[in-house]
Amino acid sequence: MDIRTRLLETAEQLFERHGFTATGMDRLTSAAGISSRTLYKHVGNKNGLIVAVMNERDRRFHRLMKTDSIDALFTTLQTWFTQEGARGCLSLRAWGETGGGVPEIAEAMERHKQRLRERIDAIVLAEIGRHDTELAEAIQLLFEGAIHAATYRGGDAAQAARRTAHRLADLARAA
Amino acid sequence: MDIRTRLLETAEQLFERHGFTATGMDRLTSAAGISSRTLYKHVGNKNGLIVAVMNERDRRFHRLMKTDSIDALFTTLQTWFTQEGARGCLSLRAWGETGGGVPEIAEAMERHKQRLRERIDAIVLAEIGRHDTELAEAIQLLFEGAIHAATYRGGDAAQAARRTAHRLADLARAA
DNA sequence: GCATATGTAAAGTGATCGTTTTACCCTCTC
DNA sequence: GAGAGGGTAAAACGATCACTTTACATATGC
Repeated sequence: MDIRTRLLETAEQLFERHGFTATGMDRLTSAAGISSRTLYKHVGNKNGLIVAVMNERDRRFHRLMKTDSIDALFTTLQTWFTQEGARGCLSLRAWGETGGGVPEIAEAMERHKQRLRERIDAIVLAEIGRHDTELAEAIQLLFEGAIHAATYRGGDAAQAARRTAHRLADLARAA
Repeated sequence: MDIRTRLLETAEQLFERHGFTATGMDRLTSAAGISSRTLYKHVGNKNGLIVAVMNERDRRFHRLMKTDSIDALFTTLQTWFTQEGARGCLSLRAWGETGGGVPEIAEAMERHKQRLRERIDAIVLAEIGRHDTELAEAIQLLFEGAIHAATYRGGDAAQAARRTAHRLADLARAA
């Protein structure tokens, strides 16, 4: 496996499981089997690593969420929980742990959320045949809610969100 | 002001703004104007402080959210955002930053979420005259979603959640 | 009027933080 | 076959971490 890939995958796992600040670079390099010199050659510093992990995860996330139905969106989310666990949105966690004061991290988080919003807009268009800002907003709230409720209620939160989103879509179709 | 109150209030602010791990005990004691010896006499260790802050915030939060209507619930949430800022649920952040591995913190988080759920159940009962698990689940998802979406969309997320919750309640009333 | 409780200031504990440095080892390529 | 590129190991950097210790001040209550 490519050394950069191994680095980013290991970092993502450790950040996800133990948090960003609590994950030391020493623990990370030894877990990835990489010297610290190489790590810094690749990502510059810890914030650079965090941003690289966020971007890579964003790519993987949106590759999965590239669906065109509400059903598939939330079912895929539940699959994500099963495979990757549910510990809240990693980009929001990165933003929170750095106090919102690191511009590149804040931008990566906003990019991630913006992309999610565009995906939901497209799904709404495909489902009810027109744009509906209010419905899209509601679905994003349910999606965000499911991501965070899954940490204490388990992955089934995605199914509850799915049912509610369907109900709202039916309502919008009837209007 | 009571020394313990001053300690917990200062800690809550620093934890909220900079994160738990990133907030050092030295910075905290000097911000609160308290010696570190006194701090440890009061809360034992850092995890004890985190739990104490979580419990105090939980009390304050639920004192505010003791409403009996969907409208008041989400309006109060927006007021909370305006007054305290929106950086995600502090109890989930504490759980995440400690990797879910500190029992007292995990329990404080679950207690907080359980209390919120009971409040929502009561509101549903007051609004539509009967228990409705599905509606309560949906409202909790919207509430959780609003808390986290507010970090990047602003406090208005609470209003969008309020409108959606109303729509779902109307639907439940009609059924 | 003395003990007890509760606080402060400040130094010290060893560990760990993010990051850099030094010195060396392969494996390509021209 | 020399030089460049990309990697390793390991030590060192000063700062900061959570936490403890020592020594002293100021009240309150019996």
